[in-house]
Amino acid sequence: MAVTIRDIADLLGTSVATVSRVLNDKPGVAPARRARVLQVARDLGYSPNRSARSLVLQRSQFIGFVVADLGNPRYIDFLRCVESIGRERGYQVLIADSAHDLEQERQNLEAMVEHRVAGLLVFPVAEYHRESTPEHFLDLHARRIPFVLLGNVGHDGLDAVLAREEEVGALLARHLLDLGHRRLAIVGASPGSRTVEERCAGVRKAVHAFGEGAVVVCEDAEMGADGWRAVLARSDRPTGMVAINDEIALWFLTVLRDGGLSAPDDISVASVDNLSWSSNVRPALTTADACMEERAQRGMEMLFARMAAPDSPPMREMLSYRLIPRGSSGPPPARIRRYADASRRSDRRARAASGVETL
Amino acid sequence: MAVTIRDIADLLGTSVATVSRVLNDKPGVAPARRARVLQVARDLGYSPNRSARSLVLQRSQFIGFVVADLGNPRYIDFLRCVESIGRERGYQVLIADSAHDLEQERQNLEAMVEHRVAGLLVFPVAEYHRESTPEHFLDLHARRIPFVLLGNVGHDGLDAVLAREEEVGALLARHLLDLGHRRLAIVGASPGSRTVEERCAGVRKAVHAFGEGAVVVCEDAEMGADGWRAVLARSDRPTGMVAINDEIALWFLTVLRDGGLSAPDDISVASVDNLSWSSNVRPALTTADACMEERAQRGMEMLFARMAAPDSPPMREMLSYRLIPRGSSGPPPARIRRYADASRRSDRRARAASGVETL
DNA sequence: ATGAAAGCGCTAACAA
DNA sequence: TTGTTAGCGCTTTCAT
Repeated sequence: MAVTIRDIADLLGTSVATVSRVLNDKPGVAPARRARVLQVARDLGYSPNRSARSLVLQRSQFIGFVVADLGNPRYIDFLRCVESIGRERGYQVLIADSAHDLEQERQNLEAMVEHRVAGLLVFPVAEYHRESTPEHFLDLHARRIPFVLLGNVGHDGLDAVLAREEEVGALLARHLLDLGHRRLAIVGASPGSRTVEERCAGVRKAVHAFGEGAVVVCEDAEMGADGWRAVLARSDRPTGMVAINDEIALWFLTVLRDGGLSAPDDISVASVDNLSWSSNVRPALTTADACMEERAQRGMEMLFARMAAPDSPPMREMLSYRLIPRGSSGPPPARIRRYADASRRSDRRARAASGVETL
Repeated sequence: MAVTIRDIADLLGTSVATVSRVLNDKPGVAPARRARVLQVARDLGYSPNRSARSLVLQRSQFIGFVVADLGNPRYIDFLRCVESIGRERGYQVLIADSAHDLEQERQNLEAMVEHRVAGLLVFPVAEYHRESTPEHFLDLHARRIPFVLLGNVGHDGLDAVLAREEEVGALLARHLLDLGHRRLAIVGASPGSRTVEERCAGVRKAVHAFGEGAVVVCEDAEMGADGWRAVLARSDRPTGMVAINDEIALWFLTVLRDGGLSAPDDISVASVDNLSWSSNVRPALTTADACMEERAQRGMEMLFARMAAPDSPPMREMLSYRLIPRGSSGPPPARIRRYADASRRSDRRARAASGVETL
């Protein structure tokens, strides 16, 4: 069907070897011939077949990227950087979504192996659950496929670029404590996630280390809006909230607002991610930047290092989050205002809730 | 290096043909043999080489996805669906970012061809500029590569799943007009983008068709926050705003708020995209859902149809946006309140602006 | 400087 | 039911 080097060779009455040499900029071809080969290749609309090339060279030009959750906006900058860095080096990015499913992750990795990717970047499903590093990563390692684990779940002997999740919890808690808050709480701490657990642990530790009567009032996750309304209605409610991520923070701000409270006047909120909109909401979110571009950069560097030196010792890098103080956090209020039960304002809420699934 | 069917065959003293048959679930192998082949394949950790397979079968299992701008969150749901639908059918997704660069787009398409993708989905760069369909798409068509154009720039003879950009402009304008607004404006209409131009045209047409003194006061894009502050300071300012997308709407709401105005009490805002956070900001954004999942679904269906019938006539589908009325739009105010010049509140703004590039 | 030929791992037509 | 064999398009030795 498509044009092959054979076609070019035949048309010129030369051999495929010569054509191949020209197309790969290899020496040993007379300039005149070279020019004619190039010309014919262009005329015929020749496009090299990468499958054939990969097959004979025993290596592909693919970088695989396997994400636990493609729907999560936090990975988009990472993906963009991977694509961009990969492109510079002549690689194509193969993408696969594990959709929080361990078995699907295994299948994704298997598919990547079948495509003989040159290297793999993985945000494992494990960090969303309590599982430890699943066996399929050990398999991958045993098969000597270059890959780098991302996220927060490392493993002895495996390359990884990890983020300090516990540290970010402490960072945010400390930020609130320094502002004068003593009663903190965590919102959105859905159980079973390692990332979440580590962030929570960080908050607890920072509060404990601080002393001076500082307490974590509440870190229940599943209670939802009604649960939080009940908490907010109490006079001894927390004044500083660590939200597990920006989206939760945004949601919590609506719960506050619907009850007539606001941040940072009544309650301070700090979260994690620094998604693109977080600076444009009001109050602008105090948050911790995940530095996804940097993580992508490091991840790719590590991957290429591994690809270049399959036998070098395991690499690990730990990256910190960066605090971005904005308007949603401030000193605690002098006076605890009453939280007006949101159910009385049901007209407004009903409207807000209507017509859209993503609410 | 890796295990091949030859290894399996040799170990069992059988032929590669038999092994291939078993591995592809082809009939004509004795059950006992079949079982032993499978067993050995597993024991040896055999992983089929897709490059070899593609080469001999003359078709790959790749779907290529080329996006004008991977950084834009509006494409993420689309990507997720493509990946998911592709997976169901046994395809891997190859991704490439054109970064708004026409030449990069051309290179991306070329790379996809070199990988002999079974089919291609493309959000062209063109829709962000005024260019018409670039030649590389005609090339692609001439080479008989199955591909589907997405976005809003179609072309005779090329398959496409397009969104009615003009219609969405009209939809939003009409929404505001029906609420009673007569002085409308467009915010964020960066010039040179076809998508933007079409949306603007839609707004203008709807306003014109409505009559009754309705006018589009302003649709200048580049004036930025200061420009808008000047507009908002006028007593004859617009009361209904069509924002070119959710992010612009969010930004505009901050401009309003920083001047002491609010939506929908003083000014109504309606936008396009329905990004995930748009229902959780306050006021929740009235917006038009791009129905990315549906577009992905249609796009993939069309692509598979094209792959199955390369000679069938060109296909085109037009999808509408869906209005999602939320809190940011309401009736026009009875009284025009004064816009307090934001420069007097510089402390707040300075804080919001500090420390982050993404602002 | 050039070409003939082997072979990467796989599938499928053909033979047995 | 099984095996032999000829490629798929390409790179690369080894002759010439």
